[in-house]
Amino acid sequence: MLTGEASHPDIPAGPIPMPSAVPPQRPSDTPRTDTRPAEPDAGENDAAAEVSGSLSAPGFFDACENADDDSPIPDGKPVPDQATQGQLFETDPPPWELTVQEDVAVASVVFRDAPYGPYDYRIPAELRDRLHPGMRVHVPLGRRKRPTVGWCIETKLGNQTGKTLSDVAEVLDDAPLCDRPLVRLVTWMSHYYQSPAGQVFDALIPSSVRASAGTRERTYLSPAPASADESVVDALPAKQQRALRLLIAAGKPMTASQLMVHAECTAGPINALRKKGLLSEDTRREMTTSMPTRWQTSDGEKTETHELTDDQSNALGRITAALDSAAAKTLLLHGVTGSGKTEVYIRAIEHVVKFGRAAIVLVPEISLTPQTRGRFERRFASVAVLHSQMTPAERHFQWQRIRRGEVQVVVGPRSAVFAPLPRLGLIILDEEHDGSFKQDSQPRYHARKVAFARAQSLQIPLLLGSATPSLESWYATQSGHAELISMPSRVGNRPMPDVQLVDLRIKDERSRGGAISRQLHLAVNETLREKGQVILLLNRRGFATTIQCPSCGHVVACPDCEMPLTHHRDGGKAVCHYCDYTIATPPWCPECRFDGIRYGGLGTQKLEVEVKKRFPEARVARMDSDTMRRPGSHQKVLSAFRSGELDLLLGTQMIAKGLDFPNVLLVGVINADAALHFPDFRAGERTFQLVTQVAGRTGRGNRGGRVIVQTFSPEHMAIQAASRHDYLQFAEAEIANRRKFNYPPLGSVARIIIRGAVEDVTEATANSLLQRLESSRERLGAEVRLLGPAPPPIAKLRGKYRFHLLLQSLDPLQLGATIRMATKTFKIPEKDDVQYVIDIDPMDML
DNA sequence: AGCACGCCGACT
DNA sequence: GTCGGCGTGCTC
Repeated sequence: MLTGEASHPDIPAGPIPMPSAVPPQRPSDTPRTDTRPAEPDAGENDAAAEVSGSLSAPGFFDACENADDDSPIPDGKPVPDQATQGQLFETDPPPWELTVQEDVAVASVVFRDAPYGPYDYRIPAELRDRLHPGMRVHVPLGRRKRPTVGWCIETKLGNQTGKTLSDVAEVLDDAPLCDRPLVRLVTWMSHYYQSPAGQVFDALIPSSVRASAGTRERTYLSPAPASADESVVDALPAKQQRALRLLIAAGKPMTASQLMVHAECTAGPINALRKKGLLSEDTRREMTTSMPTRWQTSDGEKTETHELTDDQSNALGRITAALDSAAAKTLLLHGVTGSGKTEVYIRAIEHVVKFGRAAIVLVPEISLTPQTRGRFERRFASVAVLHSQMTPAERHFQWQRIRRGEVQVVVGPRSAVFAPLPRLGLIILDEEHDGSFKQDSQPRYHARKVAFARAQSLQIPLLLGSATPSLESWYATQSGHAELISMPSRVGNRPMPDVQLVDLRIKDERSRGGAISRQLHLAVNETLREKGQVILLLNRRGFATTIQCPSCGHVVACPDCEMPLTHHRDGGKAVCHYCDYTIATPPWCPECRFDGIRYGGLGTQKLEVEVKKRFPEARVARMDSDTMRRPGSHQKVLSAFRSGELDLLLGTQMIAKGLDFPNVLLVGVINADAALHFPDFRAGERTFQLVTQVAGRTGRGNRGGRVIVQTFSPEHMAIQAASRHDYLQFAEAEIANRRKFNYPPLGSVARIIIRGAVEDVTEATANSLLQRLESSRERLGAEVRLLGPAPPPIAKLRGKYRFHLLLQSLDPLQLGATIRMATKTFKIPEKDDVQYVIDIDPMDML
């Protein structure tokens, strides 16, 4: 049994149990000989759901079912093969009613903008061989027959619409930009995330690829047949004759400019030859620049082969077993910080590469450092690292390499999950709990869930790795949908660092006025004396959080977002952290004109000042999104810290991730509660992850390490568990918490954000959407809880009022179906100027 | 009757 | 999104 939407295992991503996996599909290009897994026919798939209405999209998955190979539509009469045969059953008219239309070649096309399709178009005979799913086409659309770019998602035989179809006007690509499994992934994402398929394509295919960045049309000249006639050539003027003879002698096509150089002539003679029909022209699209050879092998140089620890070889054994079984297994590698997960990934990929397959490694955006790159580039001959600072041409070039199958390993952020590797054998998500795997613009996908769907559809393993797994992944191991692999000890059997909690509620600890407690102060001094390095984490940027008048209590806030402005010391600016509204910090209170306005709260800038005053001899650097604006500055600070030019690094959570510096003997968390008191059911999880991750930055060398965590709630479960490095205790307690309200991973959540310029119009729209959701729920008999509309924590953003609706259900299918039905015909009058966004499996509720 | 406006639904 | 059809209601 497979992929019944309803019966499918729950797995990772988002809070929601994996709903409908993409039906298993044999990668068309792999040498695997197994029979294709039973086709998930829609009937069986959705049977259960259909009883109570269309809980899932009937026929959604069969959209791409028929043609398994990439062969173009056969000419002549349709062969009644399994595919067409299957479709003749029941739903289709009996054979004797079929018209001649049956053998018309048809393309299903989707669009980026409304109407989204899919619509069917006739494929003219001359395009039949050229058009395949995954290509773009020009088709006429609307009453005006406006030429519109669309994506072909399917080619098939037979016009099922009963209407006369328009013709595909033009095929825009020479080769598909997506192979079939990827096209299926697009349709699945479109369905699951409720985003138009055309927009999902745009997320999949980099714009640089769509625009052919870094390529240029080049016209090549070669001798035309007419030039074989010697007498004609002899009769030519000298320059033309020389040019033509040169070209004939060269035996290969040349561009006009090349020929000009060789023949030492100007464009004149060549154009004359052209006009006389003695040259034939051939236009090709080519890369303009040959890319630097940076990515290429480090020439098989030293491959550091570490001896594996017992944990590591055990883990590797289980991963290779999964790889060999050629099944779509999900594995969760739970390894404490410093347990050597990366080495396990590399060995697993080596295993994959041995069989001529390739792997994708997804990493959080922040960890795409030269170190990460280097590690993979040193061990594999052909690695493509996708990072955000690539130029469009570079990106396009790498994409083409990947698609041609020239790459063994793709390392990149969440969008790398779409890397078009033709022989994908393994997908790895490192730091799988990381929030950057969720895209916060449309389509709002989670790379973990997409990776799961892709792995399922290709029948390959998915490896998730983390020291602090998301509860989604953890729960999947508990419910049998994923296999848990533990690596409980650090490489070299180094102990986990000692974590000490400092209760900030006790006055003595607070060391009046400052952010650094007495204990932390002493520890820093001691560490510096021992020539160790210190990391201080403060999860908030800016100099002060609020600008408050001590006389009247007025807080300077953003006129657009109503959020308190943050004072930034450099330039005396006050900035809104939500919409970037910036003013000069007012010298007196704008409300009561009191002349002694105060900067309350605490930010990294203020902490920096305090640190420099307390430890004047220490060399200090601050790392946050303010100081790290320029590309490369991040790297610069880190390498200075690594080489020992710095003693103390302070910053926001960007210093909590993945850094491995053996000389860090002390980590201080200035305020562990910052993330704890957030209106979000994941607040505890985030706090646990943050504290655990930052604690893992120490104790990586021989000299041990210690962690001091300052908090106002030392008894909180998340902080307690983090202080004991006890993931299990945390996970079990947190699962129990979430079970009370069926929060993810036990149930599913979706969120609809409604925003508009006029508050009551926006709220009214939200309410009418709520009504639609209620009636859809009723019609479907769906068990879905509806909450709101309510103003979210950020109630006003960029000058627009916001409301949100929350939907909760144990069954992600019912949730999706309810939203789908409610929004299908929900139109907001343009004059209202209200928009809404659907966020399936939201990661935050801001 | 003649037309401006706005709403609705189709668009393959 | 963009268009046409069509109903409403106002004006000549």
